[in-house]
Amino acid sequence: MSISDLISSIQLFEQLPGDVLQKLTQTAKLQYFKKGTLIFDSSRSRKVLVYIVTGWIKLSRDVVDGSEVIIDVLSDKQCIGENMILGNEDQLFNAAAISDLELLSIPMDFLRELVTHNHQFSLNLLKILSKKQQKLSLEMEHLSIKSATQLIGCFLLRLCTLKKSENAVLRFPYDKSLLASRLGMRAETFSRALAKICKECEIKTVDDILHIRSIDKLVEYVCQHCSQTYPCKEIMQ
Amino acid sequence: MSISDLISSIQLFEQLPGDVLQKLTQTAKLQYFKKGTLIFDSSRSRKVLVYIVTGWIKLSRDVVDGSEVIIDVLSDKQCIGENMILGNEDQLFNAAAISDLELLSIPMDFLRELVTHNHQFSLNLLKILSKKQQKLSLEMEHLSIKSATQLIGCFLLRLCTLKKSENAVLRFPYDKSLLASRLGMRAETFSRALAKICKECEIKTVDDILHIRSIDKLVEYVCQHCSQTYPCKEIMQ
DNA sequence: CGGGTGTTTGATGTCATTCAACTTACGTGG
DNA sequence: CCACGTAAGTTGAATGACATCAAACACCCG
Repeated sequence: MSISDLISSIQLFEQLPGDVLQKLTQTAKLQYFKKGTLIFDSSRSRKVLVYIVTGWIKLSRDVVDGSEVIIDVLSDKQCIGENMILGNEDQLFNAAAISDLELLSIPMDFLRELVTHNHQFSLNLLKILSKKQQKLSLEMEHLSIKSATQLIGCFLLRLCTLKKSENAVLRFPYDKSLLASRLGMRAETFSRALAKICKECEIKTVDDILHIRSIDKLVEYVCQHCSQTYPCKEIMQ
Repeated sequence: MSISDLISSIQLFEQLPGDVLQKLTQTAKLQYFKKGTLIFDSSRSRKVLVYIVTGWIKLSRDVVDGSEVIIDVLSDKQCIGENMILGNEDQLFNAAAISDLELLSIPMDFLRELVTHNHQFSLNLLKILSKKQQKLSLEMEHLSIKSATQLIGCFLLRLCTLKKSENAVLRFPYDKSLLASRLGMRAETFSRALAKICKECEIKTVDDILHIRSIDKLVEYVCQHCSQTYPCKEIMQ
């Protein structure tokens, strides 16, 4: 797929005039990263917007005490840094490849310029930011009312709707330990909680492959403690 | 203060042309609510944007199991519902007055129309959404790495920077029990955690008045487990 | 004065973290 | 090809944090 094709397929750039798309195509760079490499650290997080073509990226922030917090884990067709285009000065973050990765990198300066002059682009951006905010807000709710076991179940449910797999066979898209931090818990807690939900909801696991027999049981176990009802209308991802 | 003056003082409407401001003035309604009354429920949360002139509002969502989650507690000069203007379909919420309240209510339809035609307005909205997202993202981080005691301390610190009170005497702006839910904990936990942080950081309390002797101690206790450093550059509020 | 609400306190239970030991899988170098 | 080291994952026991349930208290307002 050419850069030009990629650019036109990105939601953020929908309905933009041809000359803008062309300039974007010229400015964007296709890049490749090996699993485990750093894409950028916080000092550069304001400089580029990244669009993931294929692969997985983890976003994290450094904590004063020396540890790190996982903010998000993203994959195909998602953008990183939209909220850096306007207004965001402080909230920096690191991005690292957790799988082999193909991405499009677009200088933030160009987009800052674009948003002030192109109304359509600002509308696209607004739509995406609104959606992200929804997602964040729901995740916060989850953190405060769901147990570790339910958080994992909720993740599995979203994985189901994402893959739309009928038979409900799926696999963890990345390391369990990373998923644990993503969900705000320790790896040990994750391990135990996963075992628990598997037992309670008729799920079989072999390594990182999951066999969900009854989505209903999972929904019943997970979605009681939530303001949304399954399936969560693609709010996630 | 007249509606016209209010409208021009709102950040969301900065630098808008005179005729737009005038239409806004005609469309907006000044309303008053008594403490404890419902401003709108989730079915109406997509219909109006609310600007708080004076008072406190709590936003909440209903949970499937019958309980409610507090999403946010807001006061003077803040808007509610910006992310309903574009894109947000599902994530509804209730708003209730937790103090006597004076607010400006603006029909969402008007703003949806405005954002598609007025570029400046879309830029204003973008700035505000970016900031809100920052705030949310930071709060999520807090929920996953801070203890109940630290969450309270963090709230107190933000209260300090907000009031800019030199002597560090301040009072809880609303009920402790509400603040507890806002921070995602039980009232009992809040009470114990507050006692703990007071003991550890030389804070005296009389009813809802707080005497903070040493901000430094508080910062040391709270801000180790955070990606931001004090003072958090007005990210909060 | 009496009843409601908000707050505190105590006893107890549940859940998650911590620390440690151990297994498994994978890759490297001898 | 095997020995070894490393990292991820699991498991157990002990600790700590928060929730829960129950009771008591303070305060305000009718």
